Amino acid sequence: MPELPEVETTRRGLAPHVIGRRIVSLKVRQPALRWPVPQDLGHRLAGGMVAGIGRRGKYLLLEVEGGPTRGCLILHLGMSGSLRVVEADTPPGPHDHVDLVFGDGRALRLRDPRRFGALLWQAGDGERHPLLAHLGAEPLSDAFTADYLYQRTRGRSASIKQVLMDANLVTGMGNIYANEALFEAGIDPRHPAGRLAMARCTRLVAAIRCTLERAIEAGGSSLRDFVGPDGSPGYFQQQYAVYGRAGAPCRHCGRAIRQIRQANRSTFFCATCQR
DNA sequence: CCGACAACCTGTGAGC
DNA sequence: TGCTCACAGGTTGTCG
Repeated sequence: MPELPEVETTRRGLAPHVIGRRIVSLKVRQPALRWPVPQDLGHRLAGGMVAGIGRRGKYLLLEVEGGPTRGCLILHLGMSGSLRVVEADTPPGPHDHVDLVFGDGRALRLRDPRRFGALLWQAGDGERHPLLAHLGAEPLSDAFTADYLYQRTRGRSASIKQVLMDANLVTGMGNIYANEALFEAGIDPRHPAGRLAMARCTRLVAAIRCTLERAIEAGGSSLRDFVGPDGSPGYFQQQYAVYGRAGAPCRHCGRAIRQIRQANRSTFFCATCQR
């Protein structure tokens, strides 16, 4: 489920409930996530305190201080992960794999049916972790400019849609928002990335920003509380322009939205509005 | 360096 | 109702 807007909404929703909390223990019911949960993770965390919660791309970064090691608990939600704050004695559901138990009797609970998510540790600065070290620009930061996009796409023959989903170029764009941003920019998803003119890079960068910011805003206002015994945080139902709308009329021109496959992922676009 | 593709897992909905 | 199949919002690793 989670692309950048959902992860950012999760970060903001959790912040007031985890920052400043003392960590008592880590309960791992299922260590087999995308990578095994490190065996010694509980020892590293116990006694520490959550000093902050950040985000890099789709990774959540819990900064931990005051324990045995100063470092960062790295969380990725994969395709199906979600986080909630529950009373620590709330009985876990079938896919509630990990609890980070706090001193106040609550716990941060990770649910992830498909187990594509991850829970990792990096001593010191979390962004030094090998999985994060080579990530591309944050799309909402000043580093993500038309010039950056233009330079980094030169020589790439792959389609612009595939390249937008390359986290080492720009982080956080998943299948949904790659589709949506390309529609917003009026660019054909099949267009070779390396042949995008500068003017189109400018439009695309603006469209990406706008699409993501709107989604974060929608998430912030419609997301249910992160604190409670059951249910998932209920990711917001966006009003998508193209994603999942094959055959439905384009909201601009009224012609049918097309669906194709690119790199084994579904692509949705309007062949009239996107060139 | 680049790109195509398989792999990791479970749930769900369509079609028979 | 129950079976099988395709597909799902992510990312890495391998191979050519």
